[in-house]
Amino acid sequence: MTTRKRRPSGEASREHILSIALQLFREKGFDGTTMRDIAAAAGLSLGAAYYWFPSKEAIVLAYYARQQDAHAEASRGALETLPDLRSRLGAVMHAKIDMLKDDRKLLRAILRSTLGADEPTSVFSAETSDVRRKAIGIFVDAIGKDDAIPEDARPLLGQALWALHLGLLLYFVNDASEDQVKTRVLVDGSLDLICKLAPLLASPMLGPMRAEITALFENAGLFAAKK
Amino acid sequence: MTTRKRRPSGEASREHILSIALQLFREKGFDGTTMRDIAAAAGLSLGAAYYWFPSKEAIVLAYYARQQDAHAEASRGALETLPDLRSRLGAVMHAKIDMLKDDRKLLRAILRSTLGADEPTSVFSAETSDVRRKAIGIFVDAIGKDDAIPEDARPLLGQALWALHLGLLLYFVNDASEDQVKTRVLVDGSLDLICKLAPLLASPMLGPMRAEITALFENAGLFAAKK
DNA sequence: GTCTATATCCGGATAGAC
DNA sequence: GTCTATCCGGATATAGAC
Repeated sequence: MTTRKRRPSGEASREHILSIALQLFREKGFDGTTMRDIAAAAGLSLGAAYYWFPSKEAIVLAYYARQQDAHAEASRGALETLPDLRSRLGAVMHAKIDMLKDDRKLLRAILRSTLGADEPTSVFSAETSDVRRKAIGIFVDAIGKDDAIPEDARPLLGQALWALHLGLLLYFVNDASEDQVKTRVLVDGSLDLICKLAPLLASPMLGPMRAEITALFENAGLFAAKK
Repeated sequence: MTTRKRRPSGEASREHILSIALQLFREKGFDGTTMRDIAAAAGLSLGAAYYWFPSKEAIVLAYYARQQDAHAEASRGALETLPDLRSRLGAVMHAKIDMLKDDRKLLRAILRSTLGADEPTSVFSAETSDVRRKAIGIFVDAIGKDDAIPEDARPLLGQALWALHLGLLLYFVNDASEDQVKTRVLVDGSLDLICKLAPLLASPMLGPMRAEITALFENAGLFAAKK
């Protein structure tokens, strides 16, 4: 509302660079794309690219945020309408895979820096805590008010599902099968198992074991923000 | 024993470079150590270092092989003498963690390239298949002839334990607790759970689920050599 | 505040001379 | 086998145009 006019520049450049960069990443991979490539393809100088993104990694962080919002959007309908836990979880998982299916090469390249908590682009880093919190939230929402899941177990199960989803994505990006069918089978199989096991853990026979599992996770502070 | 004399050159340079490089990696991390640093500290030129190791990554591969052999050696005694499954598994896991406890910074840096199957240094790559096969073998040996584990389930359980051990190492390298106590607790807790659950899966109540799990893993070809 | 142009540093990797 | 010279690309710095 201040001096914002028809000037072509501004935040628009940032979006433009991001789009071009992601496109190049998809075509040539992360390492195969240079900042000089990105700047040239966007019709800007190298300096301008660095003006908007302090590093190549920063572009990846922006990509995370964009995908996370897209996933939340894509899941919203399913979360509101689907009546049972199993179908909600399936919808959420498959929505994510659908969304990422053309980005497997890029994701493999990014994988190089996704697991050390001190790497900014790590799924465990402080820089990605916001995205991580939102991602876990989708799974907690998917559990919803399901009767089979005890209320105090829901946050933990949400985090466990998020962890499972990371493992499935790892399989997915390396999946050489046609259209990654194997990943789809693995997703459905894992979810079936979980939805059968979850109520069992509430049964008297396995009750003590549930306490043991809970204690184990909580002692380890697993998936809790580390910083 | 052949023509190995006072000549400084030959295969000895390779071992020398490897030792120096690992020492620098431990002190300054992987990225913090340049090939020029390594060459200089080894008293050689940059070109000579590249003559023995085609890349910085290649040094990491040599490190894997060395650690794998050390772990097998450290586990041998326990595997031969300990009478029960639980203590053998504990010995193997803790031996590995003991071995790596001064390399956490290095391992975090290496983590950047450990999960994409097309990265040479990935735990799933063709280049590391030999190390991987040996590592899984240690767990299969640890299961041994335990009566509670059905014979046809042993190879699968061996692979599952290897996968668990990867997850535990991931936790370990990011573990900020004093002397990584949390990792130790997590190791013991996981193994306790597994040793309690394993026989349950053979019970009539959960029998069908065991078939489901087996089918799931085999369909996915999980942990099978991909290439 | 947005951008160009250019020069420079740094480190992984390669080529070719000896 | 070992060296020096060189390339390449990420990243920084600077000076200035609008």
